[in-house]
Amino acid sequence: MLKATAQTAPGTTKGRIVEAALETLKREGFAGTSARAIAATGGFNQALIFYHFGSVGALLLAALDETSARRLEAYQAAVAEATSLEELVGVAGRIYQEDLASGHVTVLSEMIAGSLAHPDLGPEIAARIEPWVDFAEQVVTRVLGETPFASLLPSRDLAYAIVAFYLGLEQLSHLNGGTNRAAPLFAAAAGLAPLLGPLLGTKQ
Amino acid sequence: MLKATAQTAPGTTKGRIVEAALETLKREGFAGTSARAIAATGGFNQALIFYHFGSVGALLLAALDETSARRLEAYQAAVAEATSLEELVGVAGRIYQEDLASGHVTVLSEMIAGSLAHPDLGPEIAARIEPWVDFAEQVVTRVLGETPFASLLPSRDLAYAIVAFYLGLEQLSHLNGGTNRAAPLFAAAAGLAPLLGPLLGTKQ
Amino acid sequence: MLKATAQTAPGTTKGRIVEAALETLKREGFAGTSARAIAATGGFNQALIFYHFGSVGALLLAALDETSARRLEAYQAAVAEATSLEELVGVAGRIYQEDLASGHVTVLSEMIAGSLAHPDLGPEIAARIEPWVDFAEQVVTRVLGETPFASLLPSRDLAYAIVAFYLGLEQLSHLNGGTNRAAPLFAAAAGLAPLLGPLLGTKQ
Amino acid sequence: MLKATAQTAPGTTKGRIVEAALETLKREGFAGTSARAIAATGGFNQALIFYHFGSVGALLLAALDETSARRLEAYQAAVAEATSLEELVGVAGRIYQEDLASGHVTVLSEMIAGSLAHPDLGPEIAARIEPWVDFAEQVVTRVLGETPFASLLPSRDLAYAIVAFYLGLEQLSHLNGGTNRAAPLFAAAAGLAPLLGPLLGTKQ
DNA sequence: TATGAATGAGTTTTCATTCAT
DNA sequence: GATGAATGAAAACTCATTCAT
Repeated sequence: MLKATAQTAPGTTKGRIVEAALETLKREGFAGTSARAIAATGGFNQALIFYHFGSVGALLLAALDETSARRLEAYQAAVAEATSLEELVGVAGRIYQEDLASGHVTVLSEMIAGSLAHPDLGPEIAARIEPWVDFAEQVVTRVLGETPFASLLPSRDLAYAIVAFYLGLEQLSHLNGGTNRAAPLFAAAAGLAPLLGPLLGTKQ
Repeated sequence: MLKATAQTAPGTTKGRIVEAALETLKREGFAGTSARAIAATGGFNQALIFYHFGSVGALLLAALDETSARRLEAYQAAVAEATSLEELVGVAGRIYQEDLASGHVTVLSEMIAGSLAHPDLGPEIAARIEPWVDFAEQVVTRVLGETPFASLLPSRDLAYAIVAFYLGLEQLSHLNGGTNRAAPLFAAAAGLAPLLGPLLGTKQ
Repeated sequence: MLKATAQTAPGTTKGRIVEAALETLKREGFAGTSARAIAATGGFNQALIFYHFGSVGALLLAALDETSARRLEAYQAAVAEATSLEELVGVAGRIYQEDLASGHVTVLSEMIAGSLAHPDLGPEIAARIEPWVDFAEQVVTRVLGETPFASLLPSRDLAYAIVAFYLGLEQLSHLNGGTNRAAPLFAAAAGLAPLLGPLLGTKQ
Repeated sequence: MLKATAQTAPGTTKGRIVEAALETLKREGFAGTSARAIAATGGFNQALIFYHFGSVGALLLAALDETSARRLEAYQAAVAEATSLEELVGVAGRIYQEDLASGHVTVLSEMIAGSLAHPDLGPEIAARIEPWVDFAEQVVTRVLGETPFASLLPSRDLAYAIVAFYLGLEQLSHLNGGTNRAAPLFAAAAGLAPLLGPLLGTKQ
């Protein structure tokens, strides 16, 4: 089982700083998340960031840890109940909406983009994405594990593709402001699932 | 027909500036692409950027125009020859590798991420992505247009999903350094296509 | 007799702090000796400095007291045995090497330099240098006291010159890294002494 | 002949910045010479320092170049006329007072002290002191060159000692505020010179 | 005694942009 | 067209110091 523990105790100062960092990342993006901006969001002194985390980069990683842990937990709980492909697609759609609202994927996506300018963040972020691919792989294996399809598209590759798809969806979602262009997609996929399932040979 | 004209004549000063902006975006990312960094890359005076483009943001949009136009042209040419689903997947994979090497998707992805911090860029970038969805839709329509599948998943939605997938793949590719985790994906898809085609009812 | 008592009992917390301050001054210089740096060197909490000494400046003065007391003691012991000018020069050279190694003159020199930026330190440091001029004067008086030379160059002035020379040698020594450019100087002086002694009319 | 050219044209902006840096170094010392302090002294924008010199450290080195060039010129002119040992000591005393007033040695001494905290400055400063040792050596050679004394104390070593002595005198001078404790020293030396000259066998 | 947390003012340096030439 | 100089604001981070516990 995947471990998904919140890294930073809420209520503590560190917790408040992490929360402010997350909020700022979602609202202002990586390039707008300066120490000053985070401190303004959280209503505390800039120097506290360096006292507690040493650098802005380290804080951002802690924030990524936090949101990752929270979302992974939610995903695991939600997916646990889905058995058929149909249910799974429904859950995926619902959870994606939650993600969008919570801003989790935004944080992830912004930090990936920012890692180009701050190369030392790269490997750290990569390590924090791996659990997501692991998770997706588990689900994929559970649903498609024994079908003939599995031998054609390795579950690890499919998992990677799913994570990529989520990331991309999120990036596009920002551009279209309020309009939710992903919703009809999930709806269509939900309609497709009952047809696809038998084709792939999943259990009903 | 999609319009895809290069915005900036190569060889001119504006052309050199756009080229330097593209190169800097690919190498340093959005957060690292300052006027100074661009000027250093291209070996010209910072002030030239403002003289010719008015602001850094405007230059970045011009750079996005440029790379978009170039890549769209390449895509159109490559896809024109592909008729079967199988060929199409092969082309897609080949072109994705080209994209990765050329850095086009990087530029796009970095600018989307940066648009959170610079909200005025948002709509401009959105407008520049629309042609890509249009293009994907055309291809999708051509291949799946008359199949029963088309009524289940609207081509516009599928096109949107494809663009999202490309974006997400690109983001992930940066994190894994040299390792090309997308290649096996396209390979598997290529293997799948001959089986999927008949199922969907595409023409051979 | 010159008073030279160690100000801070070793082993106590105050002693540990003073030790850390000395070490930091030698390694990082005045500009690098912050409360944080001292605490890091000694492995204790920054706030302890203010609890025990009130301010960084006061700690630095205590550190100067400490090293001064120690070195003065060593000088007095070493010089006590030297009677002829020749022996004296030999002792001076040996002790200078010790000083260099112990870092005492570094501490003194750095604090004098720092006193420009922190004017309140000035008089305090001046008072702590006076014993050194006193000491040099005693030695000078003992060796040259009854010679005709003494009436031409007052012993106080000569003592002042000697201290200045030591300070200056130390400053230069830092610049030339490992190379010990003072050693040949003392060697030459040692060769000169037997010739100079009779000229000055010192006792053999 | 030693080359001693002013590095920075006066009147230009670079010249004004260098001047402000020198003034700040003399008044506030190394630890007090921040970009902000220099800009305040000169009445210009902090950013100009980085535009013209790249870093505070580089500016300080340029300032050291400037004052070194100026003082070396003055020294060469003054010493050129002195032939006897007596005259030389008189000139040395007069010029030292000038140095003290001009603050040249202060700048040098502060930068040496500061080089402990900023190790990259060390070799640069060392290189800028070498001309002074060269100069002192020339003078020493000229006056003592053919005396038997020269074989006992190599002129290079003596030159090094003289530079050290100047540096040390300057450091001490700051501590005693207004009191000029070096003046009587030079006066006594001037009295000694006519007696020492013949002993050493210099030309009258 | 000792410490972790907190802060306001400071540090060096870079930002996008303007302007006179 | 092009450039070197200039600037106010902002970047990340450190400073000495205080305070509650």
